Amino acid sequence: MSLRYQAPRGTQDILPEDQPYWDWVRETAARLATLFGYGRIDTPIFEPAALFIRTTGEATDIVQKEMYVFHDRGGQELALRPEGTAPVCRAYLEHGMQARPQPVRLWYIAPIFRYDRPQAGRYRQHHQFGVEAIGDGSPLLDAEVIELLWRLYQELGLSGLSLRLNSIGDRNCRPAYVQLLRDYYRDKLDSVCTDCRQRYERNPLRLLDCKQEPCQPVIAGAPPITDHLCRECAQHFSQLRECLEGLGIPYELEPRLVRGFDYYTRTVFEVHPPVEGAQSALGGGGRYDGLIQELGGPPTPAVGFGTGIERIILNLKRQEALPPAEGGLDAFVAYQTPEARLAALRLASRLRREGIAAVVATGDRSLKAQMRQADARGARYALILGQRELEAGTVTVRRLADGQQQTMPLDQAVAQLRR
RNA sequence: GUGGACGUCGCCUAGCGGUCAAGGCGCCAGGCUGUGGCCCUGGAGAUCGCGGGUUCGAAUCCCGCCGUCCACCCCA
Repeated sequence: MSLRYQAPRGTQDILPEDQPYWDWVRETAARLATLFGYGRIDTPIFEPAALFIRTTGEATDIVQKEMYVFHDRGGQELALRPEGTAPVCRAYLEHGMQARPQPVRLWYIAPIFRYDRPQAGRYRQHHQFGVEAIGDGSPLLDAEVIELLWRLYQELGLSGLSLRLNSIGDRNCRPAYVQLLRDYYRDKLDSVCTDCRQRYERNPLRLLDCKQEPCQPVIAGAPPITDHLCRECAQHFSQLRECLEGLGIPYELEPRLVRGFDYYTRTVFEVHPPVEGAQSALGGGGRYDGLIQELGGPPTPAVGFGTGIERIILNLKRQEALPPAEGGLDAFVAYQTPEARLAALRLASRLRREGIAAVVATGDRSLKAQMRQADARGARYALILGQRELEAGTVTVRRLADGQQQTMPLDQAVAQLRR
């Protein structure tokens, strides 16, 4: 098929038949966020590019090759939002939310843009549900957001998920660890992949995350970061683990887990579905105690997560989890003669005013064709207006499921459908 | 950004150098001139992703582009 226009690469139309999944995920997310005491926030689709460059990190892939950056007519450098946390933090400061009771708990569902190479479950425009709890450094909050994320997947019926957890330290202890890691790698650079040689220079923590075969023995021998946390970070981590155990949330320690944003401190986590793929993470997040300060605010600890709606739906479909059945069509109004056309239109209109989902047949087709349509549209009832009904002021109400039908006055028909 | 597979009516698929590109689903109509789901019959619907090349001749071979998918990179 050759079309003059098609949706841009990596974007998609969400058709009516998929909307029940979207509604289901969005409604569940909104309900849980509210249940956990979070308030909704919406931020602009674009922000100053510098906001993301500054917070996500100059050297990260997101900034280096995935951001949609453009200049507006006034010459401002803007970027389509490549992640959800920085804009929420910007809004926190812009609206003086330090003055609210801390922590401030916020959630969002928003489109996210990254210039990636598309694959199943990976898009250039995707949507994330995320929460941010800002203004409190307690490990209880880390546990809270993880519980919220975990609950979301549970309520949707996803099974076999694994929660992976790590701590990557903070500004006190991480630099020393990075130095240790560098020292360890220095004389092994010949035996690791070319990517890792670059990571060694640019982003040493990512060395631990390499999947190349030759690098595995080197990674296995590397010092785990959790052995080199400072006292405060180690305590935070162990308290978080106690919380998760107390909440009955199963997790796996993943000492190699690091994330692609520079702003994370201490806690990082990801949730993966049972079938592994290259881009399988359903959601992830962590603590970012330095981010607000980086944006010019006071030192303010915070923690949050983001989870991809498209990936959730992909996994719901893989696990054959069906969204709750939707309302559907109550009535299909058919008419037999052109004289009844207006009466049919008015009947459909009246039904809708009564809250009954109704459509009217169009095109003066044969009754047979109209009945076929009623069936194909999945209507519960076909309402038939013919010459006889028109003259008598009645309508024939046919229940499509079993073919039972009865001719009755209009008022009675409306009352019956209203049920 | 790197490597690979694939792209035929709305959907799924056959055809893989030589008549008007075939079938199934779906759609429309008829068989049943006031009635659906099953069945039967017919119809509409395809510049064979786009552009170029090779050839007497290309959906079929070659190249480029676009798109989808897979593995990297990275991430949701």
